This record gives sequence, structure tokens and C-alpha cells, in this order.
Amino acid sequence: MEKKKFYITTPIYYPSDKLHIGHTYCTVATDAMARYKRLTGCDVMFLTGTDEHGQKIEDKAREAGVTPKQFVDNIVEGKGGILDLWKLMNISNDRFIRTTDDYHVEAIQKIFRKMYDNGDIYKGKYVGKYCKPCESFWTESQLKDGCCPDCGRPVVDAEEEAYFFRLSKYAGRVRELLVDTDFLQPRSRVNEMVNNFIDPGLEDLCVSRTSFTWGIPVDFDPGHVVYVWIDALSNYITALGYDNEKYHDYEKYWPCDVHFVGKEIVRFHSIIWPAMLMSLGEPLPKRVFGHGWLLLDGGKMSKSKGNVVDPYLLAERYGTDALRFFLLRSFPFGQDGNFSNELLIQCINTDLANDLGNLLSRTTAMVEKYFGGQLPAEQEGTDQDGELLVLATALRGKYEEQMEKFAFQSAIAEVFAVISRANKYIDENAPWVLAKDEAKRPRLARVMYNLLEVLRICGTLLIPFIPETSAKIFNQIGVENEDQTNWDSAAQWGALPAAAVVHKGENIFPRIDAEKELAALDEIQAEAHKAALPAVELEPFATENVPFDTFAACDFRAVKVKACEAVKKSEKLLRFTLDDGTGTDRQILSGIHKWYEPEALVGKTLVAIVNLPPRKMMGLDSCGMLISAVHTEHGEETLNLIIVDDAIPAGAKLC
RNA sequence: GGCGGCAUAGCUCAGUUGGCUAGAGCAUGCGGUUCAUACCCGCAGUGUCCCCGGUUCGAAUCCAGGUGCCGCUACCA
Repeated sequence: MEKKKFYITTPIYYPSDKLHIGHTYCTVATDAMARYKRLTGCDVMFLTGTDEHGQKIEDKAREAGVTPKQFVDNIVEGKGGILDLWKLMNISNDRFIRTTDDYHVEAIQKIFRKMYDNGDIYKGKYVGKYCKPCESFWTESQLKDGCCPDCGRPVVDAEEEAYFFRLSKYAGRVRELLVDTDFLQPRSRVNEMVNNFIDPGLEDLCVSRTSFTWGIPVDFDPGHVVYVWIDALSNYITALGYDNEKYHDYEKYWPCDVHFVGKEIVRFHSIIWPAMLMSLGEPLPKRVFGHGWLLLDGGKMSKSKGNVVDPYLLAERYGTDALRFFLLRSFPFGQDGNFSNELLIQCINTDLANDLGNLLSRTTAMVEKYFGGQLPAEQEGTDQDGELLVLATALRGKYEEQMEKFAFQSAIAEVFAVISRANKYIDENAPWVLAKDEAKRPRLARVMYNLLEVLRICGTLLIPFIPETSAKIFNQIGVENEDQTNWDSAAQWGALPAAAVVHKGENIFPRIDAEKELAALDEIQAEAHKAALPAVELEPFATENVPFDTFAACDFRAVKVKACEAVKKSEKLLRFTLDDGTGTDRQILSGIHKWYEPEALVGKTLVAIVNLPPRKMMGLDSCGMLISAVHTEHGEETLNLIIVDDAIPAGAKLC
């Protein structure tokens, strides 16, 4: 019989920096799913990779004084890079795609042309928003807090010639896909997508750029490069050989069984990606699962906060399996989880050391001590064994039910319920009492055998999570071949030969001295934090000169704050009433509440540019802009208003 | 502001279609055990189920309103 196919992917990660625990979480989850499917006998294709083009990488490379390709090569393949991290985490991906791979580049050009030829990509122009430092165009909806989503700086109106994808054409079909099917999970993400993006009206999507060159060229229009959407999302099919000759299993594995993605990119995978495939006339993936984030102190992990957790450090300190296990055991996959070092250590100590590790340790120790490592054939079971047997043989079914829902946490909990029951079984049967009576040796042997069987079954079902540890367990309890640790055997009692050779090995998970370790971790992380963040970061300097006239046309004036108040229902805006020397009050809105309380500014003399066109914000007119000095300090954005000597009269011109 | 989510033991969270005398794990206290990694087993708790109304024989669960947190989105020209 032909094996059932299973194709699963992680997102392709952006190698502009080292990856953190959040990327690791997603990849480990995908790996566990892939290993689980292999265990059940599926023919699995597990894909991960990197998304290597774009402005940001071009910039980073320039700063580092290397070519973009050299830059990404280092992060992907270099020491301590992404490939190293996946090796360390024991990731079993079958393929690794880089969007700079030749075959991918060729395929993207074909895909782009196909969509152009069928009319879904057209050349247009838009009045968009332009971020000067980044030299990037954005649509209104791409802006983050009204600023450039890449660098967070203000943007200005501008025009660019570009190619567009007719996303709007597919809005109806995508809406049906989300609302009427289980395509997007968890279900709670559906409303968010429909209400926020589809129902307000989907704009066509800009899919090319002329403002940078580090991308895949549009082969029929020099100067344009393919922008992220088509380039990155298509990786899921080009890696199977779609429109290229490198691989030949698109027919075999597509459509994908599930894309695991972080909730921040659910939008691209649940709206843009299906629309692209509709345009290409290809089948849609069966499911997109948006997993939660690992939070730190209740907030988002981010480089700018400097609270990024380093998976290398944790894996090296506690072991790959311990970290893998912790990530999937502690957090429900669809929701956010609160990461903490305390939780990590507690999880390792209670589940892995005390429950599982100790069960293996005491069992193997007793088989050695009482039977020299090999149980006799003569064994005596009793009714007392029934409950344990039933529980252990029923485990696979419960576990499977949870795994099929991607409920890793629950699947693991099922396994540990059995491990717990086995520890209790030891107490109930008190082997150390049986051992004192020669007549009870057959009974003692049976008790020990039952424990070995529980370890074999649990070890088997834990393979997806802690593969190295499972192998160690099998080794210690005398498993001889894979027939004793495959999917079928996980629901069979008695697969382990009675005469298996057992030996007590090293403790699989040493207990951790929590207090000592927490102190050590705090110290290491505090230092890493300091080292990672430059004390002061400056905005890049402008590379082009502006004509003197442009400068001279800007009317900067000293202004005095007559009144200042927070704008109601706005987190950021302050409303200034200013004396600009004309005798008429001037109103300016400024998004600086984060740095200043309004009362503190009344009476101050500030600097403003006064001949900008008025702009409405929160329904109020802002006539000009207050000038501030901005920089980044230890990763934190810092802003200081330019406050000048009060001796300067209102309206004094700056030149 | 728009949309969505969440609020349950000291902590992290389960609680399906209303039937609960509200649960689990961790932490705490007490007892047992000695095979084992100071481990394991047992027992013991404690709750305005965020607040206020309503529907109902019956509400943690359903409805209306409120409060607080979070996310996305808009507003920081």
C-alpha cells in the first residue's frame, strides 16, 4: 500500500539577525509534528528555510561592508547561524530552501510572468508613502503607527511606478475560504482577518520595487525587483519543484497539509497566499495554523526591548531535548505563552527529572539489583496489573487525538498521566518487599516487566518531542529493534521480550538546583542584554544634499507653549496651543506623550516648522511640527524636544 | 476610535451543548515509604468563578451594561 503523504512547513525566516526562542518554538513544533507523522507511518516532507531578499538586508550588508549574499550566507551557514541552530535543536527537516537559490529565482520569474500574462499582475502607479532613509514605498495600510514598517520613521507622500497583483479580485473567494471552511486555525483568527482586512476592502497589492536591487529581477522589465510576497510565499511550492527542474515532487506533496505560522503573518498566509494560488490555478493548502507567541514578562519579545531569549544558551545549558520538551509541554500551541526561566527549570525538574527520569532510574536499578539485569521467563501477573495495562495500551489513542489537533501540550500530558500512574504502581507493589521473599520472585519479575513496558510505550510516544532521550530509554531497557518502538507497538502490551537485557545508565535528566541556576541565568542574560544593545544609536545620515532653496523655504520659528493637553482617546498625541508671535494662536499636534506630560511643557519655548500644510489627526488640525532630537539609547527610542532659552521671543525665525 | 480576545485557588491554567458540592499541575502543610535523581506515594486545604443587572427550577457557562488587561488596526505629519 502506498504511504500516506504529509507535507508541513515552517515560515521561511528573515536572516537579518540571529534567530531567537520564538523562531525556535515554531520550528520545534513543526519538527515534532513531522516526527509524529513519520512515526505513524506517513511519507513526510518537512520544509523550512530563509527569506533572504529585501531592503533591510541590503542595508545591513552595506553597514557590515559585505555584499548582501555574503551577509546572509554568514547568518544562514556561518558559525552559530540558522543551520547550526537547527542542528543543535535536532530539527529533522527534509529540505531547506533559501530564496537566493538559483532554482527558486528562476521559478519566481516564471510565476511572476504567468500572473502578468493572465492579467492578475498589471503595471500601475500609485501615490503611496515613501520612507526616505529606507528608500521604500508603502501603501497606507502597510504603515505601522503611520510610519515606515521597517524602520519606524515618518513617511511622506510620493509616487512610484510598480506592478500590482489584483488581490481585490479574489476578496470574495478568500472570504468564503476563511468563513466557510476550517482553512485557518485557530478559528479566533478568522474574524480578525475578515473584519480588519477583507471587509474594509482589499487593496491590490504592490508586488515590485524599483527602489532597491537586492531581490529577484522582473525579467521582462529591468529596474523592477519582485517584492516580498510572491518571492517569499512561493517558496512552499518552488521547494517541491514548481516551475523548476531542481526538484520533482510537486505533484506528490502539494497541496500542503499544514503551514505552521506565527500569528503576525497569518494575514499573508490566509489572504495573499490563497489568492496567489487561485491566480495560478493551483490547489490551496489544506490548513494554516497561526500559533501564539512566547511572551516575556507579559509583553512581546523584541530586539528593541533587549529581552530576546537565546535558544543556544538554554539548549547548551540544559540539553536540546529538555528545551524542546519545555517549549511544547508548557504552552498551548494556539495561544500566547509566558516564557520564564523559572518555568523552564521547574518543568525540567518535575516532569523530566522527577517523574520520567526517576521512573527509568528506579526501574532499571531494581532490575539490575534483583535480577542482574535480565528478568526470568517465569512471571506472575495479577488483577492488580489491569489498571496500568489498560491505561498504557489506551494511551496511543488519546495521544493521537490530541496530536491531530496540534495540541502538543495535551498529548504530552496524556503520556505523563501514565508515567505518574507507573510511579504509583511501584508504591502499590513495593518491589523491595517482594524482593525479600524468594517465593515471590515471579511476581517481582512481572512488576518489573510491566514497568519496562510502560517506559517503552511512553518512550515511543515521546519520540517526536525528545528523540535523543527516547533512544537512551530504549537502550537502557533493552529494546533491540524498531519493531518494539514503532506506531503499532505503542498500542501493544508485551512487545518487549521478557528476557531483554536491562542496564542502568546515566541519569537522563539531572535535577537542576533552581536557585543557583536562576541566579546564573539572570547574570548571563543581563550581560548579553547589555552587550547586544549599543548605548547610543543614531539615525543614518542623509546621503544626498538638498538644494539650499529647499532648506530656506522651511520656516522654522521659536514658539511658546500657552497650553498643552493630552488628546482624548489617543495614546500618543499631545495638543499644543502656541504663541508664534503672530498674535493668533497656533495649534500643533505631536505624538510625544510617551516622553512628556503636558503640564511639564507649558511656558516652554520650543522650535517648530510653521509652513507645512495643515494635517488632520484625530479630527483636529495640526499646523506645523515641533522639532525634537531623536536617537536610540540601549535599544529604547528616545526623544527630546528642542527647548530653547526663554529670552528668545515668540516668532523669532531660525536660519 | 474600529475589530477581536481574555478575566476561575498564592502561581500557570482546564472547565465541551447551562446540572458544579467549581477542578488539574506547581507552590504550601502534614503523614507514609526507602527501589530511585533529597525522589516517589497518600492526605489536607483555601476560591465574591472581575462587577452589576437579566433569562432560568438551576448560570463560571447564555443575554445587556460596566471595569481591567492583551492583540490587530487607525491616530505619533
